[in-house]
Amino acid sequence: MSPAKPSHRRRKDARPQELLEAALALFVEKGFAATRAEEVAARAGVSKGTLYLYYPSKEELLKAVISHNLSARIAEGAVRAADYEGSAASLMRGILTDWWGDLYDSPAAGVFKLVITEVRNFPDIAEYYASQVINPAHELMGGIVRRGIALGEFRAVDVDNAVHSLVLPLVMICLHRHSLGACPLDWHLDGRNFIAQHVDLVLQGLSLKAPETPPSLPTHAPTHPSTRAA
Amino acid sequence: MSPAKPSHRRRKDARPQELLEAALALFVEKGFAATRAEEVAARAGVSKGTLYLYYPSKEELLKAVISHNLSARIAEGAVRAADYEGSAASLMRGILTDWWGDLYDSPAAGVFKLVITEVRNFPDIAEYYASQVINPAHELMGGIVRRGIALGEFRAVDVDNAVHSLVLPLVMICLHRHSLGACPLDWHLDGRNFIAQHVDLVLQGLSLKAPETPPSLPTHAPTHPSTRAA
Amino acid sequence: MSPAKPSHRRRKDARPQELLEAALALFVEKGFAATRAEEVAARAGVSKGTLYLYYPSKEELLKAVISHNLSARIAEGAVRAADYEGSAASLMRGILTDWWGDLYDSPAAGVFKLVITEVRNFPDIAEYYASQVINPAHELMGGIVRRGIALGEFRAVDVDNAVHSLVLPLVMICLHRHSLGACPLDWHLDGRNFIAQHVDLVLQGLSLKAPETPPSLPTHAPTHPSTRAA
Amino acid sequence: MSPAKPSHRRRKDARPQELLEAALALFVEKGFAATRAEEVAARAGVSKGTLYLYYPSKEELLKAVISHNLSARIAEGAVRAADYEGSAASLMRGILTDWWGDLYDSPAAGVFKLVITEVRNFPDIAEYYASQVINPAHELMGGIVRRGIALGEFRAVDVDNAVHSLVLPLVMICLHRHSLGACPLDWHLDGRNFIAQHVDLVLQGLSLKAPETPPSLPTHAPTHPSTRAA
DNA sequence: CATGAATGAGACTTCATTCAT
DNA sequence: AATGAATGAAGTCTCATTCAT
Repeated sequence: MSPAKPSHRRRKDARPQELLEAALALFVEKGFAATRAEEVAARAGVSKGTLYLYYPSKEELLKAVISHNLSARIAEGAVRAADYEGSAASLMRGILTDWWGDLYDSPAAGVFKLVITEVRNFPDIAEYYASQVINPAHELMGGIVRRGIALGEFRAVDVDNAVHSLVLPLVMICLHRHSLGACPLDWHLDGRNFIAQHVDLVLQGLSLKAPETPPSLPTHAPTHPSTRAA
Repeated sequence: MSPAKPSHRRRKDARPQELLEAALALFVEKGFAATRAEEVAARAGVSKGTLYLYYPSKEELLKAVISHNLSARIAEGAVRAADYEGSAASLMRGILTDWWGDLYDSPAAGVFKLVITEVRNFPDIAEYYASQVINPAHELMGGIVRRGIALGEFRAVDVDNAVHSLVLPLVMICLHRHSLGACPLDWHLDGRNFIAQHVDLVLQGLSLKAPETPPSLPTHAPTHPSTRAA
Repeated sequence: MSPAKPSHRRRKDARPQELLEAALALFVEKGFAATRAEEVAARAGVSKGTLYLYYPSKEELLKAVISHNLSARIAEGAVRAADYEGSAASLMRGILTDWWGDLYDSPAAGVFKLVITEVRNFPDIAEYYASQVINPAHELMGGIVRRGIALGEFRAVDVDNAVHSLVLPLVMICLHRHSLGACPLDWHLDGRNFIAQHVDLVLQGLSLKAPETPPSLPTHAPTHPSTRAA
Repeated sequence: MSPAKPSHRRRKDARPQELLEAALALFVEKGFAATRAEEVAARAGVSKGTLYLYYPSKEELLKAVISHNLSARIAEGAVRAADYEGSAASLMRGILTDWWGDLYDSPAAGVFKLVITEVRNFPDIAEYYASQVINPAHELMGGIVRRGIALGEFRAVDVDNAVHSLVLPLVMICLHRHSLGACPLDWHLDGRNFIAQHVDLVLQGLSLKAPETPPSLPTHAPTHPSTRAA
C-alpha cells in the first residue's frame, strides 16, 4: 500500500537496468578498462558482489550496455520513416532533427564513444554493432535519399557517401559531448542548433535548385569565437 | 671511441621517436589503460626499463604522443592557406582533399581516437588540444569560409557550423579507420573517395549558384551495399 | 494443521541426514575448501539458507560429516569380535572381508580421504578421530592378533606392526576408490578381491606353518595388466 | 669471490626450485585450495608477483610440483633392480627398505597426499600419475615377484595383488606422516621400523617355506599402546 | 645506457554468511 | 521453516614502476 520501501522483489527487477545505467555512464566517462567494477556497483547503489549476481563479468556487462541502448531506438526511426508521406527533404530533416536530437541529449549517445573505444578489444561488438545498428540505420537514410533522387528532388549523387555526409557529423557531436565537450573549456557546442543547420546545408547541397535569395541570416549570434567543436 | 658505429648512436637518438610511434599505435588500437608499458617497449624493440629512461611514466608518454603528432601538421596547413590566391571553394577543396587525405592515411589520424578516448581521464589534454589543435584549425577553416562569403562565393551561413559540417565527417572517418574500420567486417569505407564527394556536396550547399545540370554521375560504383561507415 | 502431510514432516526430519550425505559426497570428491556451501545445499535439494538452519557453518558441517559416519560402524565390529569363538585367523578373515568389504562399498569409505585431507586444517578432528576410530579399531585388531599368538596360531610378531600390515592396505583402497579410482583410466582395482587375497597373504605370513603345497592358483585371471592401484 | 650475496642471476636460476619446495610443503600441509599463492611466495622468500614470473597460475604450479617430485626417483629404483643379482626376496627387501625408506623421510613423500587429494579436481594429474608413477613402479615390483615365483622362491600368488599388499601400506604411511602423523597426538608411527617388519611379514607370506622356529622376537619394545597409525 | 628480475598496490571475481521476506 | 538477494572479506592474478647488475 505504501508507495515507499521498494520490496525485495521490486529491487531485484530493477537492478539490471540500474546497473546498466551506471555502467553506461562510467564506461563512457572513463573508458571500460579504467572503470572498476566496484565503481559501477557503487553508482548503482549496490555492493560489488551484487553486480556479479546480474552479470557474470565486467565484459558481459559491457556487451549488455551496448546492446541494451540500441535495441529500442533503432526500430522507432524506421517506423517513422515508413509512415511518412511528405518530401524526402522534410522527412530527412524531421528524422535527423527530432530523432537524432533526442538521442544526442540522452545517455545512449555515449554508446558511440563506447563502441569506437572498445570495438577493437572486443571483436564480438563489431559484428553486433554493424548488423544491428549501422546497417539498419544506413538503410533507412539511404532509402530516403534514393527516394529523393527518384522523385527528382535530389541530385543523383552517390547515396552512401551522401548518407555519410549527413550522419557522420551527428555521430561526431555525440562523441564530442562525452569527450572534449564534457571538459571545462571556455566554449561549447550547441548540438541541436548545429544539427538543424547542418541538415539544411547538406540538403541544400543535394538539392537541384539554387538557394533562395537572399539567404536567411543565421539563427544565432554569428561567428562568435566560442562556438567550435572537436 | 671511434666516431663511427653510427647504428648504435643513431638508435639512441631515434629511441624517443620509435617509442612514440609504438605507443601511438598501441594506445590507438587498445586504449591507454589496456596497453601495457611493456608492450610499448617491445614494439619499439627495447626493454621495459628503457622506456622509463625516456619517459618518466606511462601517462607522460601519452601526453608526448598526443602533442608530438600534432605540432608539425597544423602549421603546414596554415602556410598553404596563407599563400593561396584562388577561390575559397578551391582552396577549401584543396586543403581538405590533400592535407586531410594525407592525415587520414597517416598514423597521426589515430590521435583523434586517442584524444576522444582519454581526455576525460587526463584533463591536461583537453586544454592543450583545444588551444593547439582545434582553435588553430578552426580559425583556418573559418577564415576561408568567411573569405568565400565576403567575396560573394558562399551564402552567408553560420561560419562555425559550416566549418563543423565540413570537418566533423573527416574527423569521423579518421576515428572509424582506427575502430570499426579496423575490424574484419564485410564492408569498408573508401576514405579519400568520401572526402572528395563530401567536400563537393557541402561546398555545393554553401554555393549561391544552382548545381550544373545534368548533375554528374557519381565517380565510383553507385550505391554498392558494402560502403557505409560510422 | 492435520497431523498428516507426512511428506513434509518427514522431509524436515530427514534434512540433517540428507545434508550430511550431500556434504560427504562433495567434500570427498572435491575437498572441503573447494566445495561451496551452495553446492551442498543444492545436492540435498534445499536452498543455501536452509543449510545454515541446520549447521552453523561449513566447518561444523564438516565435523558433523566425519563423526556421523563413524559412530555406528565401529561398535558393530567390536560386538562381532567379542562373540566369536573360532580361530584368530578365521575371525580376522571374517572381519576384514565382511566388515571392511561393506565399508569399502559404502559412502562412508570416503571419510578416510576426508580425514587425511583435512586433519591438519582442523586439529579438532585429529583427536576425535584418533580416540573414536583408530584406537578402538586398532585395539580390536590387536586383540585378535594377540589371541592368535597366545594360542600358538601366529608367530610372536610385533602386534602393532602386524595390525598395520593387515589394515593399512584396506584403508588405502578406500582412499583409492575416491581419488584415482574415480578417474577415467583404463584400469581399475577390484577391492573385494584384493581384500581376500591380502588377508590370506598376511595371515600366511603370520602363520607358524608352511603353506599348503601345491599352492592354490590365484582366484582370478593371473597378472592381468589392468589391475593395479595407488 | 665472496661466497655470499647470490648474484641476480644465481637467484633467478634457483627460484623455480625454491618455489616448488615451498609449494610442496604448503600444498601438502593445507591442501591446494586452502593455500594462498602469497603464502607460497612468502615461504620461498619472494613476493606474490615473483611467483607468477615463474608459474603462470596456481594450478600450473601444482602440476609442476607433482611432476618435479617424481621424475628422478622413479628411474633410480629401476636401475637398482636391473643390476641386482641376489634372490627376489632380498632385492625386494632392499628396495622397499632403502628406496622407500628414503622417500618416506623426504618431502617428496607428500606428493602422495597431494595426488590423492587433488586428482579429482585436476584430471590431467590422473593420467600423468598413472603412466609416470604407478605403472613403472608397479611393473618394477611385479617383475621381482614374478622372478621369485619363477625361481621357486615364492608361491604362485596373484602378482598384482601381492604387489599391492607390499606397497600400499608404504604409500599409506607416507600419507599418514603428512596428515594425522603431523598432528600433536600422544603416539606416533616409526615408519622405517614398520617398513622392515611389514616387508618381512609379507615376504614370509609369499615364501614356500615355513618360518624359522622359534620365531625371532620383535625388534623393538613389544606392543606398546603408543604405536599405531591411520 | 640498457636490461629484466622483483615488487606490491590494486583489479576482478568468488563465496561463506546474513537477513528481509 | 525456507528462500535467495545482498554483502564484503579474501583470493587470484596483473602490471606500472624500481633498481641491481
